[in-house]
Amino acid sequence: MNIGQAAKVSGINAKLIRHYESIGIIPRAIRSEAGYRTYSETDVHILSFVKRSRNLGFSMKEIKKLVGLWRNKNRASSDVKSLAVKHIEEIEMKVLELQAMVKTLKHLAKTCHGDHRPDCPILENLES
Amino acid sequence: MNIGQAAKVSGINAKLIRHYESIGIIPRAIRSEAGYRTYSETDVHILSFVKRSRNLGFSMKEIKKLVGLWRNKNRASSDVKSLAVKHIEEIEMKVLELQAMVKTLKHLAKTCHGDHRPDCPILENLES
DNA sequence: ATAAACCTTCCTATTATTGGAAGGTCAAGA
DNA sequence: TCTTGACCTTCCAATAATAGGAAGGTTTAT
Repeated sequence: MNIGQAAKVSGINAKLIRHYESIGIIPRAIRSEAGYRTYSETDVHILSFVKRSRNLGFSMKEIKKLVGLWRNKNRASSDVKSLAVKHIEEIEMKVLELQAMVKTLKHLAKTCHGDHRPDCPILENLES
Repeated sequence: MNIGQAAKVSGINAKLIRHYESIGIIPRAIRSEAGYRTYSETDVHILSFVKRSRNLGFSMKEIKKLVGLWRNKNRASSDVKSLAVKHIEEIEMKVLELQAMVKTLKHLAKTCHGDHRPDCPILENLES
């Protein structure tokens, strides 16, 4: 199957698939006589794996590791688990930060009239 | 005051201050005879404003608007408020997404032995 | 005078993705 | 067969926000 087809099936667009190949996230595709990339079921499988990992917020660097582990039948499940646990911690940290932002902003917005008057507690707070 | 001093006071490093100037986030600094950027109290005030806005997660595009509104004494507070409210909604959306990721990942990690065995539910799930 | 600290501009890198330009290939219809 | 449209190729540039270095000029203090 050509790259366009693989893109449709995996949900990663053709441009990005080429890019992933170029930075070594996925193995180099074999080429047809005309130089077109050709994808097998397995290849598409890997692409879907990448897509799903991205949806779970793994960085491309992490995904590169995950794909490596996935393709290596002898890896230890602890390697994968520690990667996942570290990732969970990072996300939870980010959530806390964002929640703090929301709290502050909501407070500011509540105290702002939001009318035609030029005075605005939001700006005044940002100022200080 | 020179850029290094302004950087210390505002908490934005010199490199970044120059960059902010170059992309129009802050007004162009006046120069000394030797070409050094010179900052007044007001200038540092603006820099601190930018810093604080960044900490609250506003994008540089939004901050550009905020700085504009802040420097305009006749702006309506509703303009600021709607910007803030939109921003709050965006952050809350992101929080929900991240929480969903954490939920899925925690479930996967819980079902993974995390030992030397090669089988790993995390990878198996990513696969499908 | 000289060294340390500071300033200048310009270029590069990062992360993940998208876009375009210029050109080659394939499949189907006239 | 010729042409058209859809698809493919590579390379180059852009996005957002920040960081880092190189090469060189300036200020300050010893």
